[in-house]
Formats: sequence, C-alpha cells, structure tokens
Amino acid sequence: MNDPFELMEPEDEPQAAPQQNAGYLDGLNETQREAVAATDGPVLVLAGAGTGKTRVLTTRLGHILLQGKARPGDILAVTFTNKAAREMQERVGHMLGTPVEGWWVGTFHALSARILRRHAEAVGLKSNFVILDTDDQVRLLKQILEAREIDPKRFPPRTFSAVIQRWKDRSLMPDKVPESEAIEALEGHAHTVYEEYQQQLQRLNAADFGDLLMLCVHLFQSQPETLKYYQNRFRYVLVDEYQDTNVAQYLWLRLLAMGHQNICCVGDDDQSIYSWRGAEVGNILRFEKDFPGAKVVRLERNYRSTPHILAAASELIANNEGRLGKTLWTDLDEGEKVRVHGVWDSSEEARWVGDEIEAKHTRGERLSDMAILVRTSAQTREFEERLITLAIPYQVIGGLRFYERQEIRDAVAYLRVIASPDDDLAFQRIVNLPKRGLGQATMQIIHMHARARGISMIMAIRELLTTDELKPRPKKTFTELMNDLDRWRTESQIHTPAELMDIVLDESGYTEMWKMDKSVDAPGRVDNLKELVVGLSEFETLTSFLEHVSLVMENDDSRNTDKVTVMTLHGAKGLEFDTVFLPGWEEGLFPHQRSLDESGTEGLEEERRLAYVGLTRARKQANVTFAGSRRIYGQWQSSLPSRFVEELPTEHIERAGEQGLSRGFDADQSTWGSAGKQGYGAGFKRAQASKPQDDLVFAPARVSADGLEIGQRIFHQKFGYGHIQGLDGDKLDIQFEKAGLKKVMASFVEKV
DNA sequence: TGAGCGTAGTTTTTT
DNA sequence: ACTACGCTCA
Repeated sequence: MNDPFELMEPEDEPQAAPQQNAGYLDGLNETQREAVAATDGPVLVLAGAGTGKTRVLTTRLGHILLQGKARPGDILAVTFTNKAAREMQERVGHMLGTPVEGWWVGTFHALSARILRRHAEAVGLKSNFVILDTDDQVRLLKQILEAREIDPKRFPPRTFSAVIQRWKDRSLMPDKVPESEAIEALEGHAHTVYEEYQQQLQRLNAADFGDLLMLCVHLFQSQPETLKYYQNRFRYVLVDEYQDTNVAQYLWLRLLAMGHQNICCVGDDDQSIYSWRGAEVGNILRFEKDFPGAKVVRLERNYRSTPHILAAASELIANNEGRLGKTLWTDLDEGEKVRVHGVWDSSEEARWVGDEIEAKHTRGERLSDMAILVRTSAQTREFEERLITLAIPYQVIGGLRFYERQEIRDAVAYLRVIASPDDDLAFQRIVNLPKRGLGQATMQIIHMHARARGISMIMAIRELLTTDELKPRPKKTFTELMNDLDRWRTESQIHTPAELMDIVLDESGYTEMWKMDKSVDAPGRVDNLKELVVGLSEFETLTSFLEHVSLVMENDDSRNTDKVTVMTLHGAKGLEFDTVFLPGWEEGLFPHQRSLDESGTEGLEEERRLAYVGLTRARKQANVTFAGSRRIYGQWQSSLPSRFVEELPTEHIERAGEQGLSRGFDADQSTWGSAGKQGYGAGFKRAQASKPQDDLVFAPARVSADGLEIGQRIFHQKFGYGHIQGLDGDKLDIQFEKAGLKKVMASFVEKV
C-alpha cells in the first residue's frame, strides 16, 4: 500500500436540508435536550444511572445527521463493547428510519485495528497482522520466559502479562516505561521481557489488544500528517462510558478530537468500576482542563427506579469522596423500600432468594424481569443449584465465551495457519493436535532452526524436510502435515470458510479426536465444533472471519425464553430489572477483602460504586441479603454485614422476614450483636432441619406422575433425543444420542 | 504419552 | 473444598 488513504471509502453526497421540525426532541427533558443540542465544541455529559443516557446519545447522533451538520462518514462513535456499538448502530438507524452507513462506530479496539491496518508499516507491522488474545499472549510470554530461564514459579507468565498490559493501558512503549518501574517491576524482569515480547510480536506480525491502542497513539504521534487526516475527517467524536477509558484510550481520543474539538463524552464517575483493568476516573475529572470552555451537562432525572431505591443508592454513594457530584431525583411513585434481609448462611440465602423468585413468578411476574447480582462469580453456583431444585429456568451470564473454548480456539488455529502460514502461535497450537507423535525433542529442532534462520516454523520444517536432520518418523509426519496444509490452502480458494472448516476438521482428525474422547465434556465439544461451522457460514472470506474472532468474540446464547438472570455486578452495568437480588453483602466479600488490601480507600470506594451500580439496576424492588456464615476457600467462616448495609438510610429500607435469624441482627447498629450467638444456634438448627422439608415442598412432584421412568425416550430442546438413565427427584440423568450423558430438569424434557 | 501426585491459587472482564 | 497446572515416573 503506497498511499494508505487511497483505500478510504468515498465521501458521501451532500445531505438533505436541515430539518425544521425537530420532533425527535419532544420526548426529552430540558437537560437531555441541552445535551443533544450542544453539538459544537467539547461537551461532557454526566449521566447518572437511569437518566436516559442511551436515548440522549442516539438522539444526539441523529440530530447531527438530520440537521445536516455532518455526513455519516464524518462521525466517530466509540464504545467499549461490541454489543454497545451494535445497539448504537441499530438505534440511530431506527430513529432515522434507515440504516446509517459509512460512519465509524465501534469499539476502541476495532476502530484502532481498522486504522492500523491502513498504516501498519508505520508501526513495523504488515497490514495483515494477527490480533492475539490473552491466551496467545501468555503462550508467547511463556516461551520468552523459558528462553530466558526465568523461574515460572516465582514469576508466572500471567504476572508478566498483567504488568505489560498495565503499561500498554498507559500507552507506554518499552522505551517510555519510567526508569523506576523498569527497575522495580518483577525485579526488573518485566521490562526486559516486555522489550523482547514486543520484538517477538513484530517478528510474528502480531499485535495484542493493548497494542491496537498503543500503536495507534504511537502512529498519530509519529506521523502528524496521518493524524491530521483523521482529525479533519472526524468532525464529530462521541464516546460512551467515558469513565471507563484508560490513559491510552484517553490519548487516542484527545489526539483525534483536537481537530474540530467537537467531542462529546458521556459517562458517570459513580459507575466507574474498572480501575483494576486500567480505567482512570481521572479522565472524566480532567476533561474540562483538557478542553477549556467545555460544556458540562448533568442528567439527574432518573426514569428507572422508585424514590426509595434511588434515595438508598444516592445516600450510599455519598460516602465516596472525590465525586463530581450529582443529585438524582425522580417523579415516580413511592414504591417499595429497599429490602434488607439477614440470613444464617449462604444456603439459607439461596433458599430465600429462590423462594422469593418463585413467589413472584407465581404471582405472574416474569423471570426475565428478575436478576441475582453477585460480587464474585463463585457465588453463582449456590443460586444455580437452588434454582435447579425449584425448577426455575435461569441463565448465567459470563464465564467462558464461545470463542474462548479450547476446541474452538484449536479449530480457529487451523484456519489461522491456512490463512497465514507464518502464524507460529497458531501453528504450535495445532502441530500435534490431534496427537501426531511429535515430541518435545522434534519441536526443539524446529524451533532452533526457525530461530537461527529467522523464519517461521512452517518454513523451517520445509527446509528441514530437504535434509536428514529429522528422524524418519517425524519426517514422514511433517511431510503429511505440510501436504494437508497445502491442500487446505488450495481448497480455501474455492470453498467458503464454512466448507473449509468442515473439511479441515474432518481430514485433520480433530473432530474424530473428541468423538473418541470419553470425558464427560467431549460430546459438548463436538457440538461446539458443529456450531462453529454453522456460525462460519455467515462469513464470505476467511480474513473477515478471523478479524471477527479476534475482536468480536461474544456469547449469543440468549434464548428468548423466560429466565432469571444470574450474573456479577460488573456484568450488570447498563442493564435494568424490575427486581434485583443483591446477595452476599458481607465484609470481606463485599467490599471484597482483596480490593481493600490492594487498593485501600480507593478500592473501598470502587466497591461502593459497585454497590451503587447494583442498587440502581432495580426498577421496582431491590433485595439486599447478608449471611452470618459462608464458605470461603472451603472453610466455613462467620461474617459481619457489609458496611454498605449500614450506609443504607434506615428510612428507605425495610427488614424483610424479621422472624428467625434476623433476631440476632441488631437493627440499629446493623451488626451481629453478641446476643446473636444464640440466634445463630437456633438459626442453624432451623436451617438444617428445614432443608429436606424444603425440598419436599418445592420440588415439583410431577416427575413420577408424568410416567417418566428409566429407559424412557425423551426429547430436550437443547440436547435433542436421549434415554433416561436415572431419576433423582426432578433431575434426570439422560444419555443423549448426540450430546452424551447430562443431568437435566424433568420439566425440560418431553416424552416421545 | 499418560496417569498419578503434589502444590498453589483461588475478584471483578473487554477487547 | 476445589481445581488447575506442572512435574515425575512407568
């Protein structure tokens, strides 16, 4: 590419005349309208929880277009997640009645990748560079550590990954890392490894997620002409969730927006919960300094939560210092107070929450309007078990995503090697998968040769195949593998990516490997591979798919059925539910001990913001619970109610279920008093004694009545046909024909 | 190459 | 308590 600008899409034709009747402004309140109308010059929109932020964003973009202030191609809209980007695209399209095309909307990473591909040479890459994910990064680091004989026990690869990422979050290239940090971090190893890591990335023609931002900033700083082009191009810049930006993203934005200065950042300092991954609340605080004369608009009218919930959340967050400060208010009717409920232990907590959900559901409330928001993902298990027992459908959000699963990454690695034979990381992943009998010794020879000649491993193998350095056995294996790869590469020219994947999975023996595997999750993996092939059919080229995999990994597991959502508080940001359950409000768990230990007051304040996020997810009812004892790292430990419980204003809370255990809870001091000891004992007995009874009461008794018996053939929505192997209350062990042995709820199967 | 054993680490997560 | 990983030995 001689002239990188050549590839730019053509400018749009001049737009329609400004619209006189801006009817789309009608539904907005005054401040919202202000945020929409202030199109020119820097604007900071402080949008409290539930104040119609998304609406403002959408309307503002639509307004700029409808008023003819800019063409789509002049607009840059940045988000953190692909989901947010997609929603923005959709909503603006909906508002205008026609899909908006040609504007730059996407995540920081996707937009950076797009820019970098056009100017790759300027940062030492080729335009077809590979984007590495966390897994690849760690593998590469591991190799570097091995070569440098750094003890992985004392200095684990993950630690290096974390340190390097934090440097990249601050846009610090190896030579820019402050002297003191370079000397101190991991006893100096971090910096030297960082240097080599960057060299290796360049050699591999690869960039990790952090590089996308950092190299983009570097590009802008080192090529003023390029920067100028983009500055001119983007007349309007818009950023969502601004409080989550890290330094690199901040620099990126500032550089791009310095041209026209029409930058609008939308965020809420009270919802900043990602400092641990490099986000700087400071960015929001210094906005006015960097953009003098910036207009600041505060969205304070809340349309989501009832006054009690809002008051409780507001008073809680008021305990934080260094806020920009907002006063949320609402017009809604009073509604319920925040319910606070103390229980004996986590299992009683799960039972209480489950029963509440069941009762609401029976009253006709939808499960999809309820959520259990936990502090740590380990907490989800107990709730899952309880919901299964009660036969309440639920979904757990989070955990491994589709493209992060081992079998999917392996399959994708095959495609990567086919698309770019130089992709050593991908090649190493699949070279002996399925097992081809290639040992460490053989691979060592390949490594040495590749390193010595400065070529890729595949090239090294090809060279070595012409010599006698390899033993006959591996030589034969490699010859076959090279033939396979060559053949697949040829086939990739004539087949769609889906067809190619099908061929490769079959001919490589990879699918066969999992079919032969007798572990419990093997059948699921085979299914995932099938699903991958189906997913691939949406893509026309291998390259477009691979870009998708590296940047747009997501869970599309959202079935439209009515389910309770179980997720972490972090995952809940930006969502809302009628009813929210907030379990585990105990010292040590929430605020999390680790947060307090590692970040002190700052950590505590971030935990408090998390509590604020949790409460403000609720439209009608928020239920806070805390347990007197809980198992932590396998040990039963007694716990005190969270200080956040005390911080909730008494006039806006109500103690739910005052009987039993709550007796031990001192309502005034919000602590477990010494008198509680007795309460514990009584409660413990009660909890233990009621357990089996509960199961009898709540477990649907229809199992045997339905005539389900061992051997019965059934159909399951997700797993297909199978036979009942065992009965366990309302849980069935089913040998599925396709998916293998699984435990499922009786209510989810049909007789056939 | 794979089973078996011991040890260390268990907050939050996107791209 | 549980797991995941890395190491050893057959």
